[in-house]
Amino acid sequence: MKKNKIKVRFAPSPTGYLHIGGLRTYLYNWLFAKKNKGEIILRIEDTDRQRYVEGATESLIETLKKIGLPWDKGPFIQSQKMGNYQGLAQKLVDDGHAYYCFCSPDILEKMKQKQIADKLAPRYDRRCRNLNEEEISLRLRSGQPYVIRLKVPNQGSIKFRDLIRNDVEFDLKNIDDQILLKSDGWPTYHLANVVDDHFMGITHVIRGEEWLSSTPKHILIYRAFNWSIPEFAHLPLLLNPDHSKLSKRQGDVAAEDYLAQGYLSKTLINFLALLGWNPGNNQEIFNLKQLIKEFSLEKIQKSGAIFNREKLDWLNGYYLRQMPINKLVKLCIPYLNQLGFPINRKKIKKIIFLEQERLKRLNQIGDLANFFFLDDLEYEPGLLFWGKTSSKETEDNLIKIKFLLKKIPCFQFKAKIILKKLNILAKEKGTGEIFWPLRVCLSGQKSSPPPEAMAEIMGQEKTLKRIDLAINKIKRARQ
RNA sequence: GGCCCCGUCGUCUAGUGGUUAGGACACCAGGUUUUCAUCCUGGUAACAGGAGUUCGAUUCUCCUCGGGGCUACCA
Repeated sequence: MKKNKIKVRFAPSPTGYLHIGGLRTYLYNWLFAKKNKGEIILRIEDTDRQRYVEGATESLIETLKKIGLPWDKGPFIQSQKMGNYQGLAQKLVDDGHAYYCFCSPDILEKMKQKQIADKLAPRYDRRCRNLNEEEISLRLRSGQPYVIRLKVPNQGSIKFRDLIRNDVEFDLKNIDDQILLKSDGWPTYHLANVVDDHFMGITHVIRGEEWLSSTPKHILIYRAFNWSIPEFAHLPLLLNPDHSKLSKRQGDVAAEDYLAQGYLSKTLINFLALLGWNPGNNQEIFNLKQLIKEFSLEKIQKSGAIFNREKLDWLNGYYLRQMPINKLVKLCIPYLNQLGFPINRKKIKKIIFLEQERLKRLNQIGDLANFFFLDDLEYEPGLLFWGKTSSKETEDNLIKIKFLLKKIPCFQFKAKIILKKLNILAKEKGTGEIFWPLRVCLSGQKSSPPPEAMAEIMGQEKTLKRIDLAINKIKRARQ
């Protein structure tokens, strides 16, 4: 028996950005396709014309491209008349699987409110299901707006096998007569999705768990058309720290925001892959090739996963530390540019080399390294005192340091030599007493790269100037 | 409310009818270091609860509880 080629799709609707959970769904689809030498299709589901957002489709595609997992076909855009949704809906009516419904949104809303008040499950009462031919054609001719609804059987159940959850069963008596075609002539998700999946030959529908309860409706539609039913795999949801569905209100959900903050796409891929899936061993760091090799739907988790920012930061920091310095410099420069700092490539490279081990996100580079570029530093004079060292002693030490550094010939003002000189002084005065105040007066921060390294990059003149500044600060504070 | 899904450290998770219940992030401590960071070592920390099956359940079954999703002419 020849096995059909596996085909999956990612079918987001354009809301204005690529949801990070959507990105994970895409990743899992992508990995599954690659693992099985199949094909992944990108399809944009934009049948909701009321919510249409200008440019959303483009930005979605743009972000997906930046992530760097290329799809094989598409993007196909539903609004660009892909399927003959109206014709197919009509066919369903003709075959007795669907029917015209003339109930206005107003009537529907009242129905719902009454049901809720009566503590009943809100559901369409199917009053249009048994309209006779005559009445239907009369209403149609008079131009009354209508929708087409799926005729859900009154009894029985739908049972299907989910690749992640195994057998799932729904009683048909709990399923509403789903609208397939809206009164504006556009299909709902349910119709468009099934139709497109069928005509594209999708073999595996891998999507978020929020679709699990509409799957019976979809199966009913496949059956009504007498189409073969694809495999389903419903992914666990991504959650906020408070366990609710990951939402915009609680932090970033837009993939492009993560990219803009300086998370690498390899970080995002690695991190998202492990959020709901794992290879069954202790490996945490994965490149794409390894992910493709290891991935399987069976190892996907059933329960939702909280999106853990700390671990994401750690992973990104890890990748940043692994990165060749020239590449890191290239990535950091736009962030430095943004702050208006002058770009001297050679100097920048030295700075970034020093800060590499501290960097967790590219957009932190400004905060970490701004003292190299600023003219004046703001800090409390008290920060200059090491341990219990007094103000006077600190001042004396700084004067000694200055004297020492001043004597170094300009061309020898290198970290190695500076360190050697400082160590002589440190032996006499104590390491903390020497290195600490120098660090503070150069960086203005309590944590920073080693002072001698900073001094080399800043140059002798600026270094001496900053020491002077610190001495003055101490004096002023004492008065 | 109804239907469906889920339930191992704070978080992401591994795991088995008998384990000292493992790893990672975070946290704490120690080491390296002039600070921070990196790196190394160690530590705190979990099987939601109750029945049943069993010689033995974290593991299998049921119930309870808890969390989540769906319940739109949104996807």
